[in-house]
Amino acid sequence: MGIQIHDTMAGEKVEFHPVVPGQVGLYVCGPTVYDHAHLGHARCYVAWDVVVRHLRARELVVKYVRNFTDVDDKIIARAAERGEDPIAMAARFADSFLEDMDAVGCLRPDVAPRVSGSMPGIVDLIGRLVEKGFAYAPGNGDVYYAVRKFPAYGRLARRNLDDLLSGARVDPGESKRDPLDFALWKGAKPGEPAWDSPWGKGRPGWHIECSAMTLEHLGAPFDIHAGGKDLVFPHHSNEIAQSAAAISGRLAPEDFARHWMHNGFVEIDQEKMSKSLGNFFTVKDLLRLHDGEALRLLLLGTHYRHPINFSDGLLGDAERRLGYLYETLEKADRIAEGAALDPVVSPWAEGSRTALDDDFNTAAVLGILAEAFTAANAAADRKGKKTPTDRGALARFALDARSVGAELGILQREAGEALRALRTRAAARRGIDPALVEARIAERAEARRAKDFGRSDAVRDELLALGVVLQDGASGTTWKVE
RNA sequence: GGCUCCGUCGCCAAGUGGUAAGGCAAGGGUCUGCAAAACCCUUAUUCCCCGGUUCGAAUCCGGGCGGAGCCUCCA
Repeated sequence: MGIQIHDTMAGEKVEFHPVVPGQVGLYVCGPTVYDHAHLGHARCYVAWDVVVRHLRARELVVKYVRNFTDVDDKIIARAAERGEDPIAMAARFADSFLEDMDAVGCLRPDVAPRVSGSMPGIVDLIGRLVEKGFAYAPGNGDVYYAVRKFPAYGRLARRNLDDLLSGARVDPGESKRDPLDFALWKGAKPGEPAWDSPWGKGRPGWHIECSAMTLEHLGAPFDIHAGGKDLVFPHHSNEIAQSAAAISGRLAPEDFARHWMHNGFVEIDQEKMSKSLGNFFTVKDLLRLHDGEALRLLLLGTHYRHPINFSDGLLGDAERRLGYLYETLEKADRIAEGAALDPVVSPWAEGSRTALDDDFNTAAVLGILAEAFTAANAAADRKGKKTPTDRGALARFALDARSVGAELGILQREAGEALRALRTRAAARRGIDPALVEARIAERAEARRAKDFGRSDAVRDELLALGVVLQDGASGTTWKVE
């Protein structure tokens, strides 16, 4: 059984076979950068990041393209409010976005084209569509795509033109022949960024950019086009219509992209989280209080196509869980140091990869990891001296855990360092002063030496009231924030 | 109204025809000066409801009920 992916076009899981054996072209619709990234972005791009990581782990050479939409109505509007240059503002939010995605452990794409830098391809593509009769310029500076010329229009979203007609509307000032037609090029309005074109100065419509950028960076057909569920219609549907019309004599959607994948939403109180509803968390806000890897762990706990109902408590749980994982790794590393590695790859690591083969089932992998970690702790805590075999097995565990973790984008930090970072953050969150804790621990150590357990327990209780939990171990007392 | 999707233990969540993973929480235990951590044990004869198909269904089909999304910008 090879890699199975859920293809929105097929409506089911299909076996994945790249167009060119051994190579994968992946295009992910990137953000429109008019504000900081929110949790929904993190969810989405973490999901596709796992896809990239796993395909690469399966020895496929992946070319990962993810655009920035930096020319858009919302950007122009927001920049006007702030009295900023729209492209410059977009560039700033793009940087902010990359910073956030780095923080949740996402690999950078191989190519990250921007609309503002892709104008020649966009204009050229529109020109081809006009030439072939799929697009028309009514003379007001706009260019529209004629959806009725494309027989497969709406197939991805399982919509037909008549279903769509009821909800369609035409803005005043547009000169569409059909209400469902959409703009490929918008004639410039005063004060807006504009580029030259055969139809006059203007800027691209929303959908054409992605078509142009995929064709420029991946060619056609390419393997996987991915994005949020909300893009199925109209964005991806329109992309298919444009692209296939431009490149495919038979107007076949599959001549553009072979597979379409879509991630589910983050919800707050069972409702879609979105900028327009105003119920969103920015990644930056969340990361001020919580570890980026913890957020990633939380996101990986739900299959990428399912909705995640987010709450702050869940993120706290994930952070504690991350602490457990790193504590286990630290323990295993300590015991296994210098041991001869058990040469056999753990069955559970193989099982994890198989689970990822099945439409990237990260939640199942976390279940598998949980059992492996429990077993590792049991082995590490077992009484008696560790044999070389025991230690080699723990070395194996740690290696495989990091290797599976690499496909999920977690557990790549040095364990002790990660634990210190988690503790520092948790202490800051609770307003705990580490120096004070250390001082109290020293006092308590003295009391314990004197067998003054009354005083010792008083310190424990005092710190516990602050949220500090003490752990007495063979090599002294350590502390953590509960 | 049309089109998608979802409903699994108190909470989170896999599983989509072969007899319910995992995490959190809870209870009991081992360990500990006491704890904490870790580990062990316990906790869904049952998967929203009602029919049907099948030797067999949480998984397939039909009908309800409940929730979400898209059809307008959105990851």
